[in-house]
Order: sequence, then C-alpha cells, then structure tokens
Amino acid sequence: MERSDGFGKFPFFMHFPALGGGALAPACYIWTMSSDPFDLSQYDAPPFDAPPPQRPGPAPYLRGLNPPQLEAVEATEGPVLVLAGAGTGKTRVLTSRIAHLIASGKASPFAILSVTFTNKAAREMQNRVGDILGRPVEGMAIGTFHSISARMLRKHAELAGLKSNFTILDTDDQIRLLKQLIAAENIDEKRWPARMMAGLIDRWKNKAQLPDQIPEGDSFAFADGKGAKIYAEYQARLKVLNACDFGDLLMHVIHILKDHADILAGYHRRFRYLLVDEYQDTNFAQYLWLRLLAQGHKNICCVGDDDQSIYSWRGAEIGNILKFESDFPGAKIVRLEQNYRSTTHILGTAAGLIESNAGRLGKTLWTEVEGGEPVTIRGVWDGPEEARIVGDEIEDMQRKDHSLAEMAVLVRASYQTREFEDRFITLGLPYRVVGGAKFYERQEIRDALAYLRVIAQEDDDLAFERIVNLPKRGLGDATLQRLHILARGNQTSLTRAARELVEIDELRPQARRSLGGLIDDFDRWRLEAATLPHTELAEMVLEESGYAAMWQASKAADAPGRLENLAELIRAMEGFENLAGFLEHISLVMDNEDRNDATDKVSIMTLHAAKGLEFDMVFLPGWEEGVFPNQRSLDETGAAGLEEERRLAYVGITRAKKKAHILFAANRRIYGQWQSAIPSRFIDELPKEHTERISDQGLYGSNSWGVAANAQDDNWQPQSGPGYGAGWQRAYGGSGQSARQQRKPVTIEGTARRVTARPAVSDFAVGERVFHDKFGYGTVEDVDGNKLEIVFEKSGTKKVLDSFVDRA
DNA sequence: GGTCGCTCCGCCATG
DNA sequence: CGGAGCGACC
Repeated sequence: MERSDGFGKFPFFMHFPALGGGALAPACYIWTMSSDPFDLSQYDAPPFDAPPPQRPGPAPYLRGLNPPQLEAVEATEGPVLVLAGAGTGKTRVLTSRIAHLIASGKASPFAILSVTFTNKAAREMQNRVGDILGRPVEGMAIGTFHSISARMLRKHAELAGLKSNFTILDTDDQIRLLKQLIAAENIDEKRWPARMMAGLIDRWKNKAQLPDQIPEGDSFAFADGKGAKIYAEYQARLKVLNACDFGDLLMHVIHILKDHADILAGYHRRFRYLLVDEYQDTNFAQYLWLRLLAQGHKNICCVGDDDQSIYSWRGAEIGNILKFESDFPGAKIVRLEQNYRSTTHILGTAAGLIESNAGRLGKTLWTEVEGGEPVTIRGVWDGPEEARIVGDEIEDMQRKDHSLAEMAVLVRASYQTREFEDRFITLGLPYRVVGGAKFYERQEIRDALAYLRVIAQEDDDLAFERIVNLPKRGLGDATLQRLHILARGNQTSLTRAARELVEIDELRPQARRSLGGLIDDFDRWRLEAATLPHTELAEMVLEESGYAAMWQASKAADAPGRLENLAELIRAMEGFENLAGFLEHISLVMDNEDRNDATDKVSIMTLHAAKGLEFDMVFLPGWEEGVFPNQRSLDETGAAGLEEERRLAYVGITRAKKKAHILFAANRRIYGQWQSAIPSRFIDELPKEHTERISDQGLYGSNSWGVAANAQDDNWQPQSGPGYGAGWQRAYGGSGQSARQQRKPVTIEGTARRVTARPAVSDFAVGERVFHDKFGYGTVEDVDGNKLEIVFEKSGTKKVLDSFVDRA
C-alpha cells in the first residue's frame, strides 16, 4: 500500500500541542474509568479476608436507617422485594445491604452479584460501598444485565457457537447487516425496513425466543411471514461474523444456563447473594436470567417502584414486580414510603398526578420536610421562548449562588434538547447533555474503531466493510460485490473471503494488489497487537493505514477537529488495560461522561435518562399534547401508553428536591413546520393546592387555558411579559373538547410572511373550494397530510401546503 | 469510481 | 429543518 513519503516521521497526534485538550473540539468526552473486570474464571471463592470483628452494638452503616430500611438491609436470607418509592433511599438500602453482607462476614464481594440499570449506577454503588467499608470493594460482580452477561458469555462463548473474542454489534451494525439479508431475500426494503426487522428481533430476544421458537403468526409481522426466516439467517450470519447483538448477550446466557446444569451449578456456588435495582423495568429475558441464577439459594433482593416503570416499550414487564411473591414463595415485602428528597409540594404534585393511573400497588409517600415552593406551571408562546425563560431562570439562580450542577432540564424526547442547547450557547451557560450525541458516534471515531475492531476480530464484517476503501484504495463496489458473493457462498466472513480472492485472478490486478496489501497490513497489525501497547498500536494503525493522512490532506473545515478527536480517542484508550477491554467498554457503556470534567454545568437529558437522579431544581418543558404524552405512545399502546407517559411525568417531577418548573408552549415547530399545541392533559391533573400557574400578561387574557375545567382564575399570577395578540385565546378558547377537536390554527404575527400554523393532518376535504393568494380560486383534489393538491381555475393543478390557502 | 445535489423521511424512550 | 441515501454527472 502506498503512503506519502516520510509520513511516519510525523505522527498525526504530534500536530496537536495539547493532546486532545485543544480548543477545537466542541465537546470533550473522555473515558477515564478502567474496566474493572470482575473475574469469572472460578466458581469457588478464594479465602475471604474477613473484616475485623465488629464492636458490640449496631454497625455504623446501620445507624440512621429508618425501620423499613433496616429491615430490608438485615433480611439477607431468602427472597426480598423492596417497594421503594421515589426518593425513599433505595440506593442507600442497596449499598448498606452489600456493606452489611461483607462486614458481617456473610459473604465476600466475590459471592455477590449486583445488577444495576446503568453502568454509572454500578460505579457509584461500588464507590459508596467502598466508602462505607473504608476500603475499595474488589471482585464483586456488578454492572448492567448486559455487561455482566457479556462477561459470562465470553467465558462460555463456544456453547453459543461463538469465540470468546466475539464482537458486540451496536444498533447501526445490526441494521446494516439486516439490510443485506433483506436485500438478498428480494424483499422491498422500502416496504419492510431493516429498522422494523431489528425491532422485531429485539422484541423476540427480550422474550428469549430463538428463531425456531417464533410462533407462526408473529413471523407475519415482517414481509408476509418471512420474519422468522430473516431472524434465523441473521443469527446464522452473526455466528459466521463471530458477533452478537445486545439481545444475544442475555439470550445466549439464558440458554447456556438452561442447557448446562454444571455451569448453572457453578454460578449458584459462586453467587450466594443477588441484588437487583430497578426491578420494575426488567423484561422477560432478564427475569428468566435472574430466576435461573437465584434458583439455588434464593437469596435475591429486588428493589423497584411500579410507579416508575417506564420501559415497557423495550419489553419491561411491570408484571415481574407484581408477581414477585408467586415467583419466590415466602418472599418478604418491604415498603419504603418515607421520602427524603422532595418538599411536600413536589410530592403532592407527583402523587396527585399518578393517582390517575389504575392498577398500582399503591404507596403513600410522606416527608418530614414541610413547605417549600409550589410547583410552577407556565405557558409560553413558543419553543424558543420556553428555552429563553428556562435560561433566564437558571442564570438568576446562578446569581443567587446556586450550583448549575443542581439544575436539570428534563425533556420527553432527545430532539427537544436542541432548543435548550442553542439558547444556553447563546447565553454562554455551561451545560452537558447526558446520554446525548456520543463521541464514538462521530464518523472519524467510528472509522478508527472499525480498524481496531477488525484487528481484534477479523470476522467483523461490519467493521471491515466500513474501512475497506477508507481511505480510498480503489476497492469499490465491484470488488465488494465479489467479496460478498464469495463470503455468502462459502458461509464465511469478508476478510476470509478476501484472503481467497487475492489468491486467484478474479479481480483486476490493481484491486487485487490493493486488497492483498490491506490484508497484509491487518496481519501485521495483529502481530504487533500481541506485544505493542494498544494505544501505540492505534497510533500505528491510523498512520500506516493512511487514515490520519486522509484527514490531514483534507481541506474540509472540520478536518483539524476530527484529527483532534482521533488523538482524543487514543488518550481515552489509555484508561484501559487492553484493546479488547476498551472495545467492550465502547459497545456496552453508553454513559461517556467526562469524569475529569468538574466544571459546574446544567444537565440536559431525557426523562428516561434522569431515572435515579435528583436535582435541587428541575425544569420540565414541552408539556403539550402529542409531545408529552407522546402521540406515538398513545397511538400504539393506547391507555397503557398513556399510563406509562404519566409514570414518566411522575419520574420527572420526583427528580426535584426543592423546585420544579413545568412549561408548555402554544406553538411548536415540528419537522420545521409551525404547529399550534395545546397543554398536556397532565397539567389538568396536577393538584391546584401544590401548584401555581403563571401567565404572561396579555397572553391568556383572564381565562385559564381553556382545557382547565378544574383550573380557576384565582390560581393565576399574571406576570409582566411580552404582550402577544389574541391568537392564544383563539387557540385555547374552547373548553371541554377532546384534544383533537381543540386543535385550531393560530396566526403567528411578526414573521416575514403571514403564516398560519396548522396540525400535520389537514382539515380540508376533497372537493372543498379554496382561495390562494397567488393562484386564486380552486378546488381541493387530493389531501396528503398537510399537503393539498388543488386544481386552480386559472393556474392549473398545484401542490400546496394547506397553511397557504383559505376556505373560499 | 467519486462527488455533488436532490429527495425523502423522521421525532419516543435504551443497553 | 437536517441527515441519509440515491441518482446523475464528471
């Protein structure tokens, strides 16, 4: 492979004075945590360095627990279900319980298996237990279902038809692979998108169903009954690629434990105590996984809150928590109801809301902390206005010496973060988007990772395809086609097919030479990988492959930033023991917070991501019908969907310790189109005695929002603000009507042109006579969403947006 | 084989 | 509106 002369003397990372710390990178994500590999190589505990005997009296970590908490901590033997309301100290119970198991000598860390919902929670829990015990906890198996399963699967990979260095594919890879299979089946990808198939496979795996266990009918969810077949082909292909997806991690482990009694017995010997956080969000596969592992000793402690179950869309079964007692006979149930987090107003608001849900286990949260401020509910004109108000309020609090880290904006959907980012950037307000745009989702990072993936696991086709012609090596579609044909025919991977292809005269000499060179490069890098530290290997690969040179030669404005990101990637690798550990972290640990960054920042995140967190002040914007509750949730799962949305709102409110702000806007831009919006039905459900409703003067008139059958004028506190026209009143003038009926157009003044905002579905009908400023009079011929096909009397047939015509 | 520009579609939440 | 993906053209 040709390379520019002497390039090797100037490693790309040397061009950056401060490695990875320059001003160009827009955001700085660093992984600093080394993967803390709990060892699964043995089932029997090594001699336990037992803690010094306790002095008489209650251990220090038990002091300060309330009676139910203490009960949950001390009931170490047998099944225990802790129903822990929001803010009732469940994390404290879990950490104290682990500390108690260790300090009392009942178990060494080695014998404890602790499942958390996020890796971040795992990390924190581990640290907190260490703090309690006064020394770091080592050897405890702690992590998410997925990360623990990955460890187990690496140990028994061959039983799932894999090698222990298997690749974990992300959703992107999964979809690319499915696209190929769908195309090979001659299925129209437009009608049956790979995304949809990926969703189905995910759902099946959440139920631990193998391809041959898919009921006939379920298979018809895709391409007229080809669903199960594609699933089977997908699984077969994964085996050839020595790869698995997220769902496989659990499913393979479940089937291994089911089919191999000796292995299961081994884990029973080892894991004497199981702890599970966020039990209400476990799905059927996770339930099976737990049941298998808990079968032996039955020392399982699950903590959860049915009111905070927000993951049914990915298969979580609230039923798991409801039937715990029958699954584990003799289970002890402990309820934690004393809230230590929030004020009475916040708790009261949340409780009033969740009351509308049916089928709850029922808890009554109470607190000793009286008073505080009522929850503020505020209607604003539009999205930008909402972001402005939130930004101003945050700045105001900041001036009053409140830490930004104690404030958070919690949105329903991730696209909503943008409006706030824009505003905060304008204000120069430091923020972080938790779980937002991922560093490793950037093009250049994914490319670099692809090289490393192929080195670590040569059958990783998805990675190989990504970089086979990057930088350009003259290996285009034609060559790739041949590789694919050969690989499919031989049931092998692209790399292996390539090895064969370069031996014969199938390819043009140039392509053959180029492909041969690439194969040789990879072989050489693999050889180096055995001895070279992985960071140096990465540098070597980026230089020798010409990938770094490609960006150096690029005149694109963002090329320097990309090079800097590559340097950042290498720096990130330093925190890991080896390449495999790093790659596993990338695929499993989604939270990529820069833990070296102690800057005080506001958090912006989705409500889902906020689960388990708490902040002094919480902003909950976008409380509008269709946004929250989310329209698709209502459409797809109806009443159950609404209840889940309500639980999500409950989660949002209960994140607040001192103050919650709820906001909604009269106008929203969706897909770049202005639409009028009406306040969320949840707003009506919030108890009046715990909330205050603020209206900008002139915006609402003397009326409430029209939807508020139970909202009264005396509950309003008009504030001075920009005066708006009567549009609002027109929009919210009606009352007692359903959400859909209430959608009426709002006229937005002040834009360059007079624009009428309308819902996405036009309320014009075929045959209606209309008038258009430019085209004159005409008749509606066809309605497609908000697009109308109109035959104009003078101008002929035109496609126009309904917003631009009026009824004649 | 590579690049530019147009069209189409999505924005529900995740490991 | 913004990104992905595809087709036309160099």
